[in-house]
Amino acid sequence: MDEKLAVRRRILDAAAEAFAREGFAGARVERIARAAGVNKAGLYYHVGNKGRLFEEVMVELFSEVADRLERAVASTDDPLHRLDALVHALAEAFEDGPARARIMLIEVARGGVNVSEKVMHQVERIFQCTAQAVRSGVEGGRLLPENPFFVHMCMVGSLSLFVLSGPMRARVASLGLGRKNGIDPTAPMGEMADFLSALFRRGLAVPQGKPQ
Amino acid sequence: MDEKLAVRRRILDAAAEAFAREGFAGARVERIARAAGVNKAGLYYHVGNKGRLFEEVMVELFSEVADRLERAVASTDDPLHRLDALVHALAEAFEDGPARARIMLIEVARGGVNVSEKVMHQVERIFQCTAQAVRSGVEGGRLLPENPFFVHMCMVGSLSLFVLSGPMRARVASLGLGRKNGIDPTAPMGEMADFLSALFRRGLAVPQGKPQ
Amino acid sequence: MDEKLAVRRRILDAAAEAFAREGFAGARVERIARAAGVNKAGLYYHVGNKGRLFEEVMVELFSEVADRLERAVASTDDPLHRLDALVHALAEAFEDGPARARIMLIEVARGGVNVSEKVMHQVERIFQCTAQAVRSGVEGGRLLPENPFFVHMCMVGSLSLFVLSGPMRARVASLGLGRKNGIDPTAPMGEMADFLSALFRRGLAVPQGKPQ
Amino acid sequence: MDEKLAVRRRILDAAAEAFAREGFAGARVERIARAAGVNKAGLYYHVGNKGRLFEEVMVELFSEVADRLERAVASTDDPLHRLDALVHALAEAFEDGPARARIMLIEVARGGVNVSEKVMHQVERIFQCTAQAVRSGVEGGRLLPENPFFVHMCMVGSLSLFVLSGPMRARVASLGLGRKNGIDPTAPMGEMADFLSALFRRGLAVPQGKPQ
DNA sequence: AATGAATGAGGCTTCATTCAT
DNA sequence: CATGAATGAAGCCTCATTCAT
Repeated sequence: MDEKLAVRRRILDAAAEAFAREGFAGARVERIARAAGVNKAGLYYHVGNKGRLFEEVMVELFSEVADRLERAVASTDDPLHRLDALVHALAEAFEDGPARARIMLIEVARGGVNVSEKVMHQVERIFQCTAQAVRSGVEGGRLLPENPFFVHMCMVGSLSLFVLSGPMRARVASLGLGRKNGIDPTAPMGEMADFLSALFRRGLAVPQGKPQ
Repeated sequence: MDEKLAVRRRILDAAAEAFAREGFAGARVERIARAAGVNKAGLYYHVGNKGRLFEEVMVELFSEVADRLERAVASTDDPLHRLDALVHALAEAFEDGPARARIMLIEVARGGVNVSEKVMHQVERIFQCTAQAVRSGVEGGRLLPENPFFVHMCMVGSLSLFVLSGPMRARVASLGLGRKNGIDPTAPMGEMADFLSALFRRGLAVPQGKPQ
Repeated sequence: MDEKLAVRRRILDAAAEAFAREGFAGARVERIARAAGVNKAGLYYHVGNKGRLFEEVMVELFSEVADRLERAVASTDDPLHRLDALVHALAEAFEDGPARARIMLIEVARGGVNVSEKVMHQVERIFQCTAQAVRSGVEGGRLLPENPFFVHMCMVGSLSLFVLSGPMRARVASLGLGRKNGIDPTAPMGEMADFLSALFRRGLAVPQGKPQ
Repeated sequence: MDEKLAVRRRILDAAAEAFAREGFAGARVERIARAAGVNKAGLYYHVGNKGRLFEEVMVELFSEVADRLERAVASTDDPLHRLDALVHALAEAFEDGPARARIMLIEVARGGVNVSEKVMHQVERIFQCTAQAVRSGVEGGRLLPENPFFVHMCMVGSLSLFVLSGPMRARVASLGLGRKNGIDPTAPMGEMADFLSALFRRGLAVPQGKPQ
């Protein structure tokens, strides 16, 4: 029965990969099954139909990200450190599984039409992390009173797009466009996170007037 | 022959809408045709196959965005004004046609596998706008020496995600989650752009030491 | 109105070519029209629908062949000369328009399902040529009493297959198989006709006992 | 698993029938499937696409004929007997499966454009049978030195056309044309083979000078 | 628990044909 | 006369899903 779980694991991983690469409609059940080392019918036995498979993947991905972000928020009390921790936690989450960013964005782009309430709650957990960091900072007079939702969009959007653009950047490089134009196709995720963190620090923090 | 162009126009618009909502694989040629008021065969007569249709849509969307951004860059010499103009131009482009952001992101998420070189050149034009604004600012000592690519990711990612999240925010609202959690599902695009512009101003500008 | 006939001519020629190469079902009205330098709708105006086009081509092809064979039969009274004349007349007909042999065979192969009575009468005229040559020879004691139908099958079948096999022989040659195996892909039609004529002379003629 | 082969068998048979009657382009996958007692999708499951189906049919047909002819050649050493055996073997092959002659001719008529190398090798095997019979006869002084290729064309062309013309002859009969004109629509294949065999014997053999 | 086989539904594309201009 | 445009019908193929073994 341990084996049973392992099979499920492999199926879900293969599905995440496929959905990320091809979207829901483009992904093929057969290919997912083969990639997981099972028969097509086996996939149905272990997980259910395509919709259910997608749902499971979504819940798992979003809740994993939510877990990581909640841990980041809990790691410190300082608002600026919190933002920094959030940014780097999200960056790591995406780096550990680029499929996460892809699927999340693809599904958001579709308007969340097929997203279950279960998934919506994970989405909310994620947002709450940013919201809490910002609110506590504002209340404590450390952060400018910006809309936490905008901060969230900025953080998630920037990092997601960075991950997503990986293959395209590689293509830019192979076309020889990058060098000429200053695009560095090999820029590591960590630097992007550092940039974003610095941007938040300089752009959201209340300027420290030196006590006269 | 004016009518001919109009038909093409309607087809391309319907296609953009469909691809944005469902992705390439999920979009249905039949539905696109009907939405454009043509027969399925008529669509093939006017545009060609699904791939070509997608390609046309992509080129158009990306080049329209590139045009707007280039105009924004050309509108001023001041680096900070330029960034502000860029952010708002992009926001307007997305507001005028939300499908733009969706399709762009979906395709980037797929790794740009199906993107032609023609489209890649538009992508590059878009990036060059940000790059030029940042570089000129850095060279003139007005902006901190940050990687223009990161700035670009931040700008495009933030605004794209904001647009994309529209329907999902509406859903959050209808589930009654928004109120409780501080998400404002009705936040207008303009405010998001203002936030981003301010973030860049505070976070990228070289602090002005008062001349002694 | 002379031009009108010329257009019809070009259409019928293009159609013959197309039907020969691709069969009735495989031929494309559009391609035929373009090859004839007309619009698709123009083809309909000049000839009618695909079935009618095919019919016209068939009647023309078969009646041309019938004309040639009847002239050959009329050219001499000697049975053996007649067979020789028939064989060479048919060979020339096929050489002048290889499409003839192809279409004839393809249609015969289809069982003549779509062949009109008009065409059937041409088929009969053709057969009558061989039949008359054989019958007169048999009656005059110059030919062995073989079934004229078999002679006809032999003549038409041999020459048709020879013409048809042209492209395939070329392919055999390009695969380097011919040389090795004694197939001469460049054998001219005339030699095939000579062979057949000789075969008939030796195989059908009543042996001439030398007058004592 | 025996059933699996049986299904394949039925599909290939139905396909041979259809391709023979309507050519490659004219044959309908749906009809083939139904004739074989399978679903359209089932056909794809068992064989693959239309092209592959055609290829399989071709290889099978040609190789079966090649097998029969090789057996005929091996059955005797006498050149004239060999030719006789070849003619009758081919006649039987065509009689057992009239589709064979039809498909072979239709494909040859198309110029063998779609014929794979695999099929070409079967074609060559077939030709080699005639070639060997003729060559051995010529070398042994029993046959006149005629081009084996011409003999081959004559044998295959005659018998093929005879088979093909079956339905058309039936039509001639039903139109009442046959009686009047001496066409015997009911002539059996065997007689045609006998005729051809006799023609070869009289027309190709070296005349036996009486031993002095 | 696993799998080969089967299939209804539907997707993309092409084609012959017509019609208005 | 000529032609660009339109379209219903049909063809090929794929896919998610189920079932018997």
